[in-house]
Amino acid sequence: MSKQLQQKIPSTDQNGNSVIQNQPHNSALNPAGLQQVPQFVPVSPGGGGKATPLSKMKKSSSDKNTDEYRQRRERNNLAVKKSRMRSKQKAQDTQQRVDELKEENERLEAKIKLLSKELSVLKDLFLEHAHNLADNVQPPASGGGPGDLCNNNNNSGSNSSQ
Amino acid sequence: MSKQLQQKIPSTDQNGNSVIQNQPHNSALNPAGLQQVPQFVPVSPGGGGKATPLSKMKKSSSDKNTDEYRQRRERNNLAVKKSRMRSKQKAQDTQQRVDELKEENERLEAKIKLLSKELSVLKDLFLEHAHNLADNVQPPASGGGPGDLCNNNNNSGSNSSQ
DNA sequence: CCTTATTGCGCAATTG
DNA sequence: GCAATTGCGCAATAAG
Repeated sequence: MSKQLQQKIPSTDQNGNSVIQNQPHNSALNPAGLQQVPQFVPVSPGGGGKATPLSKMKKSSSDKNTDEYRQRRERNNLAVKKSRMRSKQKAQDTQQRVDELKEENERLEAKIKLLSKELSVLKDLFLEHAHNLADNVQPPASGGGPGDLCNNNNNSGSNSSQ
Repeated sequence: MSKQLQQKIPSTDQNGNSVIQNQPHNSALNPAGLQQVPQFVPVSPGGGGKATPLSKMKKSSSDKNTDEYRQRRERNNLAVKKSRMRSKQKAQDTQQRVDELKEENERLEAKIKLLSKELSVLKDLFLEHAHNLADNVQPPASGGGPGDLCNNNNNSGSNSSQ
């Protein structure tokens, strides 16, 4: 997202040069009657050209207080406001997402715990059954797989560790 | 943290009143030779001496271009920068957290899948074994709990769904 | 009461 | 050329 070589520029000067803002556009301004600067604008030196004189100089030097200028400013201010609103909203959404994910995480962990427990119970039953068989009957060389089953605890034993 | 009742205030006016900034402190300013305002300060309001009229008027109304003022501004600017930096960092961290949580979520889900599969396998084996027993020997009214076991599938059957 | 931290806002430069 | 971003400073307020 953009670079930020603004600092690099030595002309770090965009201070309160605006000086004024007047203009009929705005509404409630200067509640305390602040001192306004008497627009010191070199009234159209060139010839009153307004927007982009094809080959003339810059549009007179009326960079300020021009209707054009004010309009652009206002538009930009609006855009800025919009952008900031979005940015803020995005941050908020992200935070919310974190919360949601945390919640889901807890749910998942709970489920894992449950499954692990179930597995453990089942295995115990297996063992118990095997013992019962050994006590009551003689193992007829069962080519089953109980031995494999007992080793089937991949990670159910080391629960909640990872 | 804080509220934001700034909008509520009708005096939505903190426009470019700064007008100037001069002061020897700063370096490159006014590249285009802007008009400076001759501090037009309402010298000492009507009746009320406010800040330190007792001893002397000191800076009294010299709100601008005062050394004091500039210093405070600079300090605030610094604070603002710091605050914004922090804010940005926090947002970044939050985003990172989202990523981490997402990753962990995936891990957990994978684990759930695995456990579910294991459970399923074990249960199948159980069933198979039970069938074998039924086929080869007559059930001697074993006071076990196999019946309960077969119904033990709480949610392992609905695997990978949630 | 003073200092720092936050926040909204406008400006200007840059980016897309 | 215009809207969107971004860095920055200012002023009002909140927080300490």
